[in-house]
Amino acid sequence: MLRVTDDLIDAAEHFALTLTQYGLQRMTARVMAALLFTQQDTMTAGEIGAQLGVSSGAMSGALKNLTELGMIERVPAPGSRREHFRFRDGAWATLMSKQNMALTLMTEAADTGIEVAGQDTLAGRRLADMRDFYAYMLSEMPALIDRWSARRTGESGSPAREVRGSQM
Amino acid sequence: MLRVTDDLIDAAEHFALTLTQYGLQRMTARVMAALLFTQQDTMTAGEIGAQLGVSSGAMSGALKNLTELGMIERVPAPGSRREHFRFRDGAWATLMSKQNMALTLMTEAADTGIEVAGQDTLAGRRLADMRDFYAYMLSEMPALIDRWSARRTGESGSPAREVRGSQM
DNA sequence: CTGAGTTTTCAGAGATCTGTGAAGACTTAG
DNA sequence: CTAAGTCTTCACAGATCTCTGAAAACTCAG
Repeated sequence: MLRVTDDLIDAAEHFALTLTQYGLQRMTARVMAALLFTQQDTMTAGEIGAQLGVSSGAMSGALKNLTELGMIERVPAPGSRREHFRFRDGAWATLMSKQNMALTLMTEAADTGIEVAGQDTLAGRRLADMRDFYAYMLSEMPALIDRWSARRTGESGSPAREVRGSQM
Repeated sequence: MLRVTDDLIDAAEHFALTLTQYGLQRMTARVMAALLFTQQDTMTAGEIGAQLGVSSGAMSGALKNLTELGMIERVPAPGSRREHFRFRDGAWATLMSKQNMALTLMTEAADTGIEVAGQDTLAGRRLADMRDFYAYMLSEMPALIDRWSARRTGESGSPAREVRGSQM
């Protein structure tokens, strides 16, 4: 029954493929999936590269991306020159927060349009609709995510790993 | 001061460029922006194509996309063989709802992973975190959007255009 | 029913994106 | 301080995506 590992890798690759269709780059998605589905706490760039069968150059870029996105973190490796990476606690909430920046951009784009078009024109009203919607989402989303974070750290469920600060 | 139109087109193109960075295809984004920023109620495929300087083939694909997405709609053109398109009322809420399908996919992917990995393993716990987060978002988002729709149709603000049914 | 006007489809050219592999930079054990 | 191990950068090749242009299909006005 050691095939469990292979099945997991398959599931990870399948998941990565799905993510790809939602805008994430292929390599970034695959690396993220690998770190999400692994049974180890951390993985080195070499391990991931070997598992995915890709070059070190590709790894470097993907790991940088994911780190900047706040999805993974570098873990100091004692007595080893290799860098260890692991999925960050609270990564999903962080990701969702990042995506909220899109809401800001949409709101700003609408405002710009209204200025140019004039408030009381066809385009102006259409853009005002857009602005109102995104302003609403922008005002509600952070609270929604905060409620999640609060509930999560609040419940004394399975403290599998201590919750590290700096959620955002 | 007829340059207003040109400025609007510039603003539209700039907005389209932004959308592109968030996963939308270039042509689709440009067409959507054109219909969003126009001072007319509707535009024909020909008008959009001329404004953007692209072929009819490209238009066809983009318009099909946007229609399926629920962002725009075909408007029956009386006494003309040309199809007229316009931005749909409530398009933004519809778009956001569509994006929620991604939440479902994430939840399902996590469930699959947990099954394969086993609940009480490192990967299993990591995936359970993911599943819980997306299940939470999935349970809250529809209500959030509904609240918006209710508020919007409820307020007797500027009934610029009658609200057409079939929001989703 | 006919045919002009319009939309859709599709093969191929061109543009864009992505990963490789090797060179150089960096880091730290010894 | 040195050198072996590891990471990062980058030019280029291959893969992929996107738009064009023309041909086919469709749709109505007459």
